Amino acid sequence: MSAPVSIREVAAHAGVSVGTVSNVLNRPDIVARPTRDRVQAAIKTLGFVRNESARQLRAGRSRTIGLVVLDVANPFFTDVARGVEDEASMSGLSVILCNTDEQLPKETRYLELLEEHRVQGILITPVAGADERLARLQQRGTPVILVDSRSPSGSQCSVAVDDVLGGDVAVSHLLDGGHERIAFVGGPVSLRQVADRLEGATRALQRAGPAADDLMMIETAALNVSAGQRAGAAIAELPARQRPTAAFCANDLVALGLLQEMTRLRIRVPDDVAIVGYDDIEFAAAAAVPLSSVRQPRHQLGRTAAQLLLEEALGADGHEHREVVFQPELEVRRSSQARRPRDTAAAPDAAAEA
Amino acid sequence: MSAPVSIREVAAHAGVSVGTVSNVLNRPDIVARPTRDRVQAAIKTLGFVRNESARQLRAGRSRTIGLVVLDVANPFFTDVARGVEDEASMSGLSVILCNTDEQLPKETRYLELLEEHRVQGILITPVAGADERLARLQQRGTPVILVDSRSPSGSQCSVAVDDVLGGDVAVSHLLDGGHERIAFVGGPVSLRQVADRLEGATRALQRAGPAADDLMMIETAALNVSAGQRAGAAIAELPARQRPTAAFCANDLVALGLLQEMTRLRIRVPDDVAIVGYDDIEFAAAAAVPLSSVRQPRHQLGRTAAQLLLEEALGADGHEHREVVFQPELEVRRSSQARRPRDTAAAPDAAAEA
DNA sequence: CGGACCATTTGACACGTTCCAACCAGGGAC
DNA sequence: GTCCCTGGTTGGAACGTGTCAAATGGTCCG
Repeated sequence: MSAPVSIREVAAHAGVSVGTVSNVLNRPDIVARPTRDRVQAAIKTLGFVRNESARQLRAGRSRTIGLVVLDVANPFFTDVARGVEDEASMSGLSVILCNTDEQLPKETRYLELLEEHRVQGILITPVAGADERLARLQQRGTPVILVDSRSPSGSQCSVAVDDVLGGDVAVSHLLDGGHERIAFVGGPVSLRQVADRLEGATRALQRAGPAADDLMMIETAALNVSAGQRAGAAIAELPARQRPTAAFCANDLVALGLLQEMTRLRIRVPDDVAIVGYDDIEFAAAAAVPLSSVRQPRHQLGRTAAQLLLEEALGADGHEHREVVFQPELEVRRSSQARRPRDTAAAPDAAAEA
Repeated sequence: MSAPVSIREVAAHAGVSVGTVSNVLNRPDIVARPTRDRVQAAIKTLGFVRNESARQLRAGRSRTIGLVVLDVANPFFTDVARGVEDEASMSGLSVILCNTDEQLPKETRYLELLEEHRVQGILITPVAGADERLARLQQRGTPVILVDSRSPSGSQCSVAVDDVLGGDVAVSHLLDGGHERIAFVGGPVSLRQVADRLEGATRALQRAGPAADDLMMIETAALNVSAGQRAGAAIAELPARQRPTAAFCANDLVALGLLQEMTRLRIRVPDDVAIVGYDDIEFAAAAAVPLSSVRQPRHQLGRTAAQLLLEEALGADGHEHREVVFQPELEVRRSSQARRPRDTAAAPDAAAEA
């Protein structure tokens, strides 16, 4: 309840000038030993705590960076956030984490807030792609780094993962496992991630040549569990002959929904239908049948984004915008294990009757 | 790249004094229409952005609150964070989210940081229970509210959920379902949450009277998926006669691990072993066998915590510390459905799902 | 016409810190 | 003795904003 104590009171208490106290705080080495001790004692007994606002005002910039994400509850972003934070704290910066819930108004409000805070820079996955506002922000002096999206004009740095490659890797793996009827489950394709993964999947299939069938497209309305369940029901309804033997899902939530429905309908995974997901969320490995999944280097993504930001914010004027692209990796688990040669034909029929 | 523009330049550009610009910003109603328009036009053309640091310095306190959690990736905390944020933004406050990873040094550093930022107050789930440091913080003028833990001395407000009741409800449900050999899976019991849930479980069993067996205790080293798997293996090794017919897990991760192991070993859930988890994380419903779970009002917890904080920070001096306790609710799903006397395999679609 | 009143606007100060030029004492070189 | 150097310390000027008493100018009343 006591009024906060300022540097001035500390100075008075230690019988010294404010400038000296400031020096003790910031460059302890240049102040004589006895004085330093006296000041530090005063700080302790008075319970002095620096006023960050005043420092920032003086310095012109705050010692924080803003991180704006679409959904804090999404494991992808929490891991990215961790990476950002690790890197930031190494430079003595702290992170303000902002959650937009994919709502443009919230995003706008947070951007204003961060600019008012004079943050060192902003890391953002924008709600609707790179934006006019971001360019203006940048122009007014706040560096902006795009996370998991790219600037069409190349006027910003960005970090992303190659989703096309991810789709390619996943489907190639299924082809290697001997699958020929492969479904792509996910949507809406208006999402860049979905479109890219689909493109990669198609590419892998085309490379395999005419031996493989076309990709069976099962578009969903969203990337969540219940969409996966519905897709599962749709697959189960198909006559056994047309049913895909493998499904590549645009993300793990969809894959888990699909897996759940398969389990419920007693369609065996991976024997009847193999499944590969995307994102490798924590629960992929914990699923009843551990889920194969394409893993993105999320932590690394965050670290690199923060590094780019520091480079741009602190570096000399000669800053070149860069677009860093990471490669995803496939984590193979039981849900897509290669089929055993025997009895692959008999089982699904039996299941279909049940 | 241009230097940030200050209120002074706006004033010059609009041919008016700084005080007037400030008034336009803060009390637009008291300034005459034409002047206001002129100033606003100047703000726009110059691209003026308020300097939050300067405002805070002047005001003495910042317009933010600190939220310190053990793990941002934990859905419990992300939901709490959402609640906090919803409530805070209604009062025009923003939230600084800090992640301690359960490490005391990180916690200490963040507390310092938040105090230096002169936040309105701090919401915290402390690493090691309520603390001397927190009391000092509070004494120096920064209100502290405990989240999901209680102050032994009653010197702080707190919000929590009744974990004893949660354990009681879960086990009562299993008893109602006709189970008699019930296991408690989780640990270490040194965690307050685990101890409380265990206590509730025991209480329910005792109330049921001598008809029920004792609780079978399976203590785990941690509350994660692999601990659950190991517990599952241990259960599977028991001779069928001693094997519990139901397991109440201290959290959902453990429950999912257990479920996974049961599936792998072809022990049927819920027919052979019923499972109830705790926390009702998103993936509980998405599990191969949808998981019954005790749900805590997490969002509400966050909102209430923020409300208490505002009450203490803004309210008059006469503030009484309060300890709010919420009641958890059991969400019943397939994993603990009452056993049918016969033919459990026949009607999978009878499973009710929300 | 003087005074009173109102609606606006102004100017100066305070907030807590950092930075920098200036100052001081003492010591060594000449 | 003067001069310069060096390690310490000081005082004061910013930084950008909010606040508030005082100034300004106009209108109305008597």
